[in-house]
Amino acid sequence: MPHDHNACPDCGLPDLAFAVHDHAHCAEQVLARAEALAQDAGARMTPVRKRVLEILLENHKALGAYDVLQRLAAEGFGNQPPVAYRALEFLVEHGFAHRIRRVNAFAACMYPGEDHAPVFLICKTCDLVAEAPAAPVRAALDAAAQAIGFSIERSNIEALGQCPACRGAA
Amino acid sequence: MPHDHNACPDCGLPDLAFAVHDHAHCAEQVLARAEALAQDAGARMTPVRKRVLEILLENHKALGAYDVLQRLAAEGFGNQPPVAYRALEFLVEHGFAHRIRRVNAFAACMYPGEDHAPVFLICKTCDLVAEAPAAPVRAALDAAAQAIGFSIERSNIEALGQCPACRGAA
DNA sequence: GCATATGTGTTATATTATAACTCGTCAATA
DNA sequence: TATTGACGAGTTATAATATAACACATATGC
Ligand SMILES: [Zn+2]
Ligand SMILES: [Zn+2]
Ligand SMILES: [Zn+2]
Ligand SMILES: [Zn+2]
Repeated sequence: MPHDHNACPDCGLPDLAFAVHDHAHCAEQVLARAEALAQDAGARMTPVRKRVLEILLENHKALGAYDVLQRLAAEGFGNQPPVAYRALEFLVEHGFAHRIRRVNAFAACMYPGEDHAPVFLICKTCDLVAEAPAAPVRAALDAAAQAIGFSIERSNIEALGQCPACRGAA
Repeated sequence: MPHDHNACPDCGLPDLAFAVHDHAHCAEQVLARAEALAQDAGARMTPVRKRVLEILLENHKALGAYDVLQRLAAEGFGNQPPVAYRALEFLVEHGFAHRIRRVNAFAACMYPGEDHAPVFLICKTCDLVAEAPAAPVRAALDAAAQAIGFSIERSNIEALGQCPACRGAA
């Protein structure tokens, strides 16, 4: 296997957003794992929180807080910004979602519980966001920081460009 | 020399924001280089634009657009957001400043004209932002993207943490 | 059950960013 | 010389993103 993530052992599907895959399965697995992790951590995966994660998991795009809010409101949850922001904050804090600063948006984490520091590849054409294995990038970044005595606490590594499919179409 | 940037040949000072250095000299050199590059490119370094760059160059911190605007307004320039945003946009487009998305702010580029894709190290304690050499990080990122057929157009690599000085103090 | 912590919903407001129109300057043209 | 067109700067207005602070309910731990 050419990756270091937990691809689904059942189906062996590729684990990257850009690849064609059975996304329903993909989403279901991630949601289940997140719920289990929340339980283990004593964190409460309440209805709003779970629903927000489900919404993010609908596809591999990043959603703005207000997009999420609109969905929540339509489903009878609160319709004010804090409702969405708080749920998103919870998901990010617990590693169930990532914040993609380049586009002021949030995406479900596809590898919850794996303590990864991912790179995000954002297709500017189809808006898909892939969370790519980043160990070598992180290592290089850590080395650069260490060389000047800087200690990194959090980092974000994001790239904008075109995914294989969209590049092929152009 | 342990770096791949144009340190000043006159003074041989370290080229990183966190190091103690003659910053007046540092800023003056960068400003001069930027003005020369603008001229070469047929771009007009107008009074507002130059002033914004000078303001960013006052220290190695990143400034928000509204911080810049406040300074401009106090000096008799326009006092509406587009005045600041347009000057900042010009500087970023021409490689004279960088946008640091993690903190919604802008910092002068310390290596204008060098076609670098830097890493930003942001000290959460003193707010200083260092623009570190990033060739290895970029290489790792390019490799990760290439592995899945993604073509990168722009990327941002930012890390939040503590600089050597602030870490020493804690 | 009771006390407490936590989560949700609300109002209000802060912060960041852009659209669209106007005017002045300057330089190339007719 | 008058005209035009490009550009930059200033303005008004508004959009988009994000948080503070309070009221109330519900879950949790005792
Ligand atoms: Zn999927
Ligand atoms: Zn695409
Ligand atoms: Zn300096
Ligand atoms: Zn510091």
